[in-house]
Amino acid sequence: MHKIEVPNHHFRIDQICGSGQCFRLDRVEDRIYEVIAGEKYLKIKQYPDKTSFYCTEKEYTCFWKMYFDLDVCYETYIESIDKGDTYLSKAAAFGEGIRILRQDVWEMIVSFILSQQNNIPRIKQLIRILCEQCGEERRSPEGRVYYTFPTAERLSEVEESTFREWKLGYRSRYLQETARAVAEGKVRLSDLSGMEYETAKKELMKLCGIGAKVADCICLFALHKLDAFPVDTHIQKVLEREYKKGFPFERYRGYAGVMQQYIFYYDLKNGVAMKEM
DNA sequence: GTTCAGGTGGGAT
DNA sequence: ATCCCACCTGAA
Repeated sequence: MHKIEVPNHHFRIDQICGSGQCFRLDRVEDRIYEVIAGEKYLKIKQYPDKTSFYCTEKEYTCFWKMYFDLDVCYETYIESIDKGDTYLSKAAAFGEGIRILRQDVWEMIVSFILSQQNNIPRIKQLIRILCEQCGEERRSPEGRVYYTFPTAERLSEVEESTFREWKLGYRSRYLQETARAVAEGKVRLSDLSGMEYETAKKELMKLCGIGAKVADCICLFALHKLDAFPVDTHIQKVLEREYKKGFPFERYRGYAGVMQQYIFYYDLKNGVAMKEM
C-alpha cells in the first residue's frame, strides 16, 4: 500500500477527532485513524513526529492535503494570540494540533442539523445510520467496507416518518425539508464558497433547521470562512466566564474561527477531565 | 422523575 | 426585535 509521509507541524489527528468538527474521523487502532469524506476513504497512521497517509501521491496533493489544510501555517495564528490572554494562550497550547478541515458542504449541512440538542456519540450514530441506509457501499484498498455520504437527492426521497424510525427525532422534518430544498436547487450549494461569509451564512439560514449557530458551523468547517465563530451553549458559558468585557473579535479578524476551535476543544476536554476527578 | 446534550421554528408580545 | 417554549431521544 502506497503511503505519503508528512511532518506533524501543528497537526494532531486525535485533537481534530475530538474537536467535534468532523463526525466521520475515528481512531480504529492505536495510532491508526480512518476518515470518510464524501465518497473518499483514507487510512492514517500518526506517529509522534510524522503522519502517514495511505493513498497515492495524487490523492494526497489533490485532495487530502487541502482537506486537512496542510498548506497553512497554524503557528502564525497561535503566535498572534495576546500574551496577556492567559485563557486563550492555554487553550491554543492545549489544542495546537487542531486544523480547520475543508469538508463537504452537504455533509456539514446534514451533520449540524442533526447536532442540535445532541451529543457527539449520538450525532455519529445518526450519521452512520443515514450512510448505511442511503449511502453507497464501498470498499477501502484494504477491503474494509464503508458507506458514502448520501446525496440530497437520495435523502429527499426518504419519508419524514422513516427518519423518525431512525431516531432523528424532531430533526426529521428539518432534514426532509432541507434535502428537498437542496435537491430542487432552491439553495445552490456550489455557489456558497464564492460568497462572502455573511452572505453565505444568510443563504444557508434559508434552509429549514439551520439557524445562526448551525450556519456558522457550516461556514467554518465546509466553506472555510474563518470569520465564522459558532457560539453554542459551551462557548457561551466560556465567553461569560472568561470574557466578561467581550471577546476581542477585532484582534482575530479573518481567523476568529480558529480561536473558537481552540476554546471549544479546551473547554470540552477540561469538562471531561473535571467529571473524571 | 428530572435534566441535559454543540438549537431552531413558530407564535406571542 | 426579543422572548418563550415545544421538540425526539437516550444517558446520567
